[in-house]
Amino acid sequence: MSLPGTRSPQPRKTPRQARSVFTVNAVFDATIQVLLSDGLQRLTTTRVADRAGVSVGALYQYYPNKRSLLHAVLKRHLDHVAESVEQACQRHHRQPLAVMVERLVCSFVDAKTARQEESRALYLVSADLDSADLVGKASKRIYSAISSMLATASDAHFDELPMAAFMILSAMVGPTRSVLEGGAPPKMLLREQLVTLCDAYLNRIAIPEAGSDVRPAGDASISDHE
Amino acid sequence: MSLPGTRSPQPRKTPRQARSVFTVNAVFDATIQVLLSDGLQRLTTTRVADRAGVSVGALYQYYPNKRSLLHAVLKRHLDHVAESVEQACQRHHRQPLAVMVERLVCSFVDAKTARQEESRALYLVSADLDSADLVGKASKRIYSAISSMLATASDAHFDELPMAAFMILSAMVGPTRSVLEGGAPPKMLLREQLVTLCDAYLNRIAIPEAGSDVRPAGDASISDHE
Amino acid sequence: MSLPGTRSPQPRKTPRQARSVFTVNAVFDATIQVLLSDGLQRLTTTRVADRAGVSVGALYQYYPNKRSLLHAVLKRHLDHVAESVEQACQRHHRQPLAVMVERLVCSFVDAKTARQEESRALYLVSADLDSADLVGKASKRIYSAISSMLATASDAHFDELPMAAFMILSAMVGPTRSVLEGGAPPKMLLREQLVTLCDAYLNRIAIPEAGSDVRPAGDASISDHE
Amino acid sequence: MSLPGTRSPQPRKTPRQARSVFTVNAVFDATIQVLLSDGLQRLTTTRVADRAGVSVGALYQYYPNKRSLLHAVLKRHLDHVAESVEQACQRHHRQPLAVMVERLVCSFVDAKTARQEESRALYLVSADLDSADLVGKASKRIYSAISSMLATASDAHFDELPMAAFMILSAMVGPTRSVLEGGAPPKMLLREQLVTLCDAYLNRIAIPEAGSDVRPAGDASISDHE
DNA sequence: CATGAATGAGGTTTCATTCAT
DNA sequence: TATGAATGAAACCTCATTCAT
Repeated sequence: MSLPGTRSPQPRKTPRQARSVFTVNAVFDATIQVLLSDGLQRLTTTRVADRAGVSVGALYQYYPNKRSLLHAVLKRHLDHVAESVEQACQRHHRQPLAVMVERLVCSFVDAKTARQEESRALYLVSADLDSADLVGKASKRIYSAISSMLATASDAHFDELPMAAFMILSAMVGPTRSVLEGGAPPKMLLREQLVTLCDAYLNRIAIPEAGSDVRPAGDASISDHE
Repeated sequence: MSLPGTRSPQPRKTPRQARSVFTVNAVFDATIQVLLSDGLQRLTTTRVADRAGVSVGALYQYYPNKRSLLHAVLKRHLDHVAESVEQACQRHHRQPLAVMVERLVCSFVDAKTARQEESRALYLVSADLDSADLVGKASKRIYSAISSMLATASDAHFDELPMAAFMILSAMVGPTRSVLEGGAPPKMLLREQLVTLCDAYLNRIAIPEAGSDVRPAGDASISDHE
Repeated sequence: MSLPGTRSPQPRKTPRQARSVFTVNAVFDATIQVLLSDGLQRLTTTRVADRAGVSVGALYQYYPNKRSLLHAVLKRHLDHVAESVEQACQRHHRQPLAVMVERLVCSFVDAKTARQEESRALYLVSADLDSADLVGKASKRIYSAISSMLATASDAHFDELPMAAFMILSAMVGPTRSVLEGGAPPKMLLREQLVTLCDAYLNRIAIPEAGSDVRPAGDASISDHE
Repeated sequence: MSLPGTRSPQPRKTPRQARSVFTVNAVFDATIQVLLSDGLQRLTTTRVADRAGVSVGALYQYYPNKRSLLHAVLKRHLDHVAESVEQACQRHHRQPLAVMVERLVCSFVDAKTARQEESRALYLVSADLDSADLVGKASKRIYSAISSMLATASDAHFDELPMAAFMILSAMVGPTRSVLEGGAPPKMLLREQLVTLCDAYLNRIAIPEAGSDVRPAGDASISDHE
């Protein structure tokens, strides 16, 4: 999972006492805050510990080194997002394409924006070479879920499922990131636009199912499923 | 352009002599290589100088500090991409939408993949908070160019141009990055897929121009313009 | 040579400039001084650098880590001693036993007492598990030299050469160390006593050579060869 | 006994209860084990406590600090050895030299090899400057005992008793340590060789007692007294 | 009393930057 | 100008010791 010869990025121990839980959480939150205010390059274990109100030593009780701390924070975030999307996908097997798209987009965007700051902070971490496999695994997990869902669409099927899933996911990632990082134009409605984007794309590449009626997703208003 | 209180990230002098040019180029290339092999966290000025075959002192002749080096390398890359896209956009004002999309995608993807390694390396740098405004500016430049172009489409017009441009750009960025970072499924054709994605999206949101014929872009084969 | 997985204990680079030579020597000497005044446990790289009048950074230019510094200091000492003894042994092949013993003892004791402080300091280092192989190698080197010499004695030969050599060496080591560490009774003459000890032992285990006259070494006064 | 300004290296309390005894012993053994497996530099109180199966807190109930723990472990070992040798010496006053030597060597070697691992482990501790006086005292104790014994030899007497005692002791120490640390040649019989060494030396420096018969100790086979 | 989480001084090491040569 | 040794602030991490539970 990590480069050979480097120390384990796994957390050192699981907290048993109440005090421990406090420490672990405080460190987690402080990591996000320091990332946002100082950036990855200026994130130091001391600064994180200070911000968390604990000693460096306490931090090192739970994370054997800096990498493992960042690893853990990133992993939790990616797992959360991946899980949200997976569940949404599983819940909408055998639905029409339009429904699938709309639910997928919402689950993804909601997971990202619910913890907006966390998301922003972790873009900084995920860029690092060391995080590549963590990000890679989460991506794979998500686009497997999308693939499985699309395979059961009631009104369409696809020649190149993995590619379609990959495109949908990575096409959602781009605009979402831009919005979170503050580069979007005013009064832009991310969810709406992503639904349009994905739906348009999938309809273009879908092979319509015999006897079913594939029409523009615009008709399926987002509010129908909110 | 940079944070107040920090020294200028501008190169210290512009090379006029042959040796200088050599040094600057060697340093540029070395920076990319070190980023790819060691990551941003392990990039040190000494390592870059070593890889470039020059002394640290020489490196500091051209860049007053590490930030300015990374800044310069990133800027060159972003400028190159922005310029490519801008030119493509300018060259295709007043064309049909399908042509615009296809040319836009190619210019962007070509710029990114022509220097594939450079692109990959600089994803590491661009994540840094320090680079936010550089990236922001390049993005703005690009989506202004896209906006201007789309405004002149011979066969469509748009209600929300800035948003459309933003979506097109960020939707291209996501899959391109994933492909460059190696997470794409095999036999995936990036250009083709991006054209499909953008064209489908734009056609969905476009208001057809009276008397013009908006049809799927698939008809305008990519090879027509290669 | 060292435990697997640990970083090389080899010096990082060989000094080329005059300044470098100064630094390296200063660090060497400072290491001995700090060992003597503070002990191994309180020897820190910072303290060594301070005592040497250079910066920590300079120290780390020549030794990649603390271990390699101690390793180098110990190695130089052991090599010096081993070489002295080896040369003495080689120079006295084919001599009578009494001469051999006397020359061997002198070479060993002289090497140790010429750099008395260094010797004392390095007893602290050589105890460490990490130094075991360094010490082991030097010992082997020395008792090979002793073996070879004893094998050519003009007036005796031995059944168990390796054992004899081992006993002679380790029997010299004990009293020498005690004397250097200050535990010896006053007016003790180390050289004289060691000669007596070794000569008595060897004569006891030697098989007298036909036609030669093995008599107590006491007759061969030390001053004859001084 | 200890350096001024440092806290007492004496154990904090003497264990009276069964649990206490268990803890203290477990800690003692664990200390030896950690020394052997990790070395002195990597011996930490936590590691010792873990190995002993007790909490750090419990360890600090019995030893106010790390030094006092090492001090206690070393002291116990040295006391044990010193006592063995003292008793052997006292038991053999007024015997012939050969008997004295043989009994002395056996008592020393047996004490050292009975707890071979402990001996090896404590060579690491005894090197430390902090332990110098502990080692010094034990040595003095032993060579006083040897002196006293030698003074009563039935068949010899000595001009420089303290020196003779010092030489005998330190000459035993060298080979014994080498053997324990694994540098001895195969099939070497330590006891036998040390008897030969010491006996040869003492006979060389002894002034024969009028009317007594000083002959080589080799005649007094070791097995006579085993 | 025992536990083990927390503390934080202090150790090791790195690396951006300077400056004598 | 180019070099690369030197600098030293600052990063990472450890571990002896304490103390709330």
